[in-house]
Amino acid sequence: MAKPNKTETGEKLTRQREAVLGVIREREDHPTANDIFAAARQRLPGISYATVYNSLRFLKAAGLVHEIKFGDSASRYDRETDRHDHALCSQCGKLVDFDLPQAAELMKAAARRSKFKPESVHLTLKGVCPDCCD
Amino acid sequence: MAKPNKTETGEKLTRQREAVLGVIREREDHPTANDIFAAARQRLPGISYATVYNSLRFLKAAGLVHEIKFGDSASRYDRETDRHDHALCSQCGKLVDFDLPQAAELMKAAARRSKFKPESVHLTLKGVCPDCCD
DNA sequence: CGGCTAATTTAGAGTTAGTCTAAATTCAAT
DNA sequence: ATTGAATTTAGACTAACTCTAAATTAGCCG
Repeated sequence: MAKPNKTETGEKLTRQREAVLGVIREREDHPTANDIFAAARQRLPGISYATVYNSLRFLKAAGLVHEIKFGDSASRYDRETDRHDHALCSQCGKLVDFDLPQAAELMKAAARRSKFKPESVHLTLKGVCPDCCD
Repeated sequence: MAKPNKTETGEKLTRQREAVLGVIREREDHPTANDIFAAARQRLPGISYATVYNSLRFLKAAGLVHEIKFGDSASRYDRETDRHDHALCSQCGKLVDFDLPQAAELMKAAARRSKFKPESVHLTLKGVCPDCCD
């Protein structure tokens, strides 16, 4: 049996979970669960749809991947797990990561206005990406 | 026949659309399409599910209601159509509107970082609402 | 090692939220 | 009244997940 790999924090990384994580880490873009399923099947032909979802949930809980949800269509997954913001192109749908350095103050300002005890802020810019602009 | 009501910009407001709009305008909270369907049925017993969705789409396009989507679960609808932000309670799920006056600069900052031509920014604070805090 | 228990995976059924279709109805304008 | 466009309806359909129950696999104990 292959040695049981572990995450840095000690969780079990099965072959299936490794395959899913591998797919996400190799991609520059933000694949959907379906994209990941297709790619994971190349590496591990028997892997099932449900397992991809289970693995995504597990990896997310372990902090190894990040899930991005917009109301429309499917969740995207991101190998970048540090806090960051997103820009979504209204023409081609491209999704780009960026970081807003003022995020911490922003969260405080939002907390003040809303009277909530803040946990996180999520900011999305909608607009037209450089490629679609010309 | 009842006189055909119109929106300020001249679109037709059928009985069904009026019922849906009425439901949203009367509520302080942010109902889902399903909630709206149930409430609209009280006013207009024959109204169908599909019509509620059609009406919501129409009213949204006419700028009379605002749709809020989080990845999880169903879209919420909001009678407040001016730009604003949301705070979502991580304990009870309550959704609160608030406005961040620095939104315009924020959009510019996000546009600079991402190189997108900006159209709108959407900000969501996740945290614990005052009711859940005590 | 051999057995035990818990965790994981699988296939496929089920669920949720919303869209689509085609027929019927309503409408506004001739 | 007639006509053509817009709207509504019921119900079938779809996408994206989630759940279930059975099978497999894995870590642990003696």
